[in-house]
Amino acid sequence: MTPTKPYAATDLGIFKFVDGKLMVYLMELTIEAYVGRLALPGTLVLETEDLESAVRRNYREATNRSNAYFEQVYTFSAIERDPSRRVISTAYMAFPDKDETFTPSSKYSSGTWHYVNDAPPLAYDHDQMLKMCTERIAAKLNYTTIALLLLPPAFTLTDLQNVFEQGFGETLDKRNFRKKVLSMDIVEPIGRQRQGEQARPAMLYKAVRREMEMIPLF
Amino acid sequence: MTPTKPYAATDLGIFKFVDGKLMVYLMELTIEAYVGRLALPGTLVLETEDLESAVRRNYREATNRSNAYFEQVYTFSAIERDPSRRVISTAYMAFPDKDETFTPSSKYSSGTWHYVNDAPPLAYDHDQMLKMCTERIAAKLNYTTIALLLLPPAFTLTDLQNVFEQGFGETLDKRNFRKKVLSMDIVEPIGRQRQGEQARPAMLYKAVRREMEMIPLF
DNA sequence: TGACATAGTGTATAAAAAACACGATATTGG
DNA sequence: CCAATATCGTGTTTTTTATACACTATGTCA
Repeated sequence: MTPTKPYAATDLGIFKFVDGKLMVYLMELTIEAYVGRLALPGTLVLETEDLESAVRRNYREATNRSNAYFEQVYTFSAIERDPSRRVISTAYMAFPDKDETFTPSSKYSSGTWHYVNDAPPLAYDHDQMLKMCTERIAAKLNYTTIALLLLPPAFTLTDLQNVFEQGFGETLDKRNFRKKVLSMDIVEPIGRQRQGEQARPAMLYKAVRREMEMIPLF
Repeated sequence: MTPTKPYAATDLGIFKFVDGKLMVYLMELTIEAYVGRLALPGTLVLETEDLESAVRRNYREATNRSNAYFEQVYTFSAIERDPSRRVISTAYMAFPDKDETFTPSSKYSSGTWHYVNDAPPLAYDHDQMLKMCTERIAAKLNYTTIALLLLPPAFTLTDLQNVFEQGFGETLDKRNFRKKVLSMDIVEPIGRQRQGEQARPAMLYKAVRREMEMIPLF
């Protein structure tokens, strides 16, 4: 009947959408029990930090970048989730605000982007965390502008349609999709076309407001 | 730069819908710093428990009941949220599965139902927690059957309409509302009428499945 | 038994979603 | 350089869904 004083931790799913598929940034672990295994970047919470501060620090350490959209997802507390000690970890997800290469700090041996659908099994309970994040993303496609955060600052309407088709697991009609999106004032053309494709280049768009808005889309 | 080992805690918003308004079950605190103040029932997490176990134990201790629908809402981690020590607390919400009177155990001096809209300021950061819960409830009205969990096992269609009208802050057309709800197979009449009203008694209904389903309602 | 309060019911109109196909414009390779 | 190829970009019709709207029924209470 004694209260526990667990370590408090956070783990972070960093996501982007590339080539019609969702990607997540994973770290290779160096600690003994899990050497070589992949995991979400995570860190213990310091005495001087609240969770969100720890998440932002973790993001900086893992990516050498500082700006992103962050959202708390779920707190995982299974007693044996870390075999070596009691840790309660709150999972967050992050969507980078620019499309830049990440250069993780020395704390991490390496970070690499993986397609969510063919990532190997992760360490700890991070498979559960990853699943929770992707379900949250899929749910939010329906009533927020989260899709715009998954894409780089300049994207085509086909890119955007791919996010929804992938998230919903079904194809959408191109004309109906564009009609709806363009009528909502959430994107605007930036007057340039995507270069280097193997066919007619598409017009590039940007998000009118690069934040998460509550707007029913589907 | 030292990791913190905070106490882990949970706080629980227990909700029901009565007389067209949302109610929450609040405890009167006896500890020195907050004597006489109201708060959500909460408890520290024990060494042998995960969060959900602690929440369920907390529910039993606060209400002397054991069954409810539980859902994790958000984890609160501000450094000074408990002035006496570092505590990170995960807020859950609960919807009792029956309409029974609560009889809190001796751990709590007393628990009482309050209309959310005229509850006094709560202890700790529980006002924030309460707000987060009510926002979550309002959001979930749109795409889940959460409304059915807020009502007792037998309810009238007018009761159900009141939940939505209150949650959305707007009135709905009675005929359109009933048309929609009845076409969705989420409620069925139980063949009895509500007694003791001051006008024509309404037919009582029950939820077809008393769980949270993902069905777009509005 | 009449006044009152809430229950319960259908149709017509408006809005939104879905179905549907082809010409335009770039790249690439022979 | 021109033909083949790949993706881009665009409107209208039909179907479905949502909205607007008012009166009769049935109980309670004085």
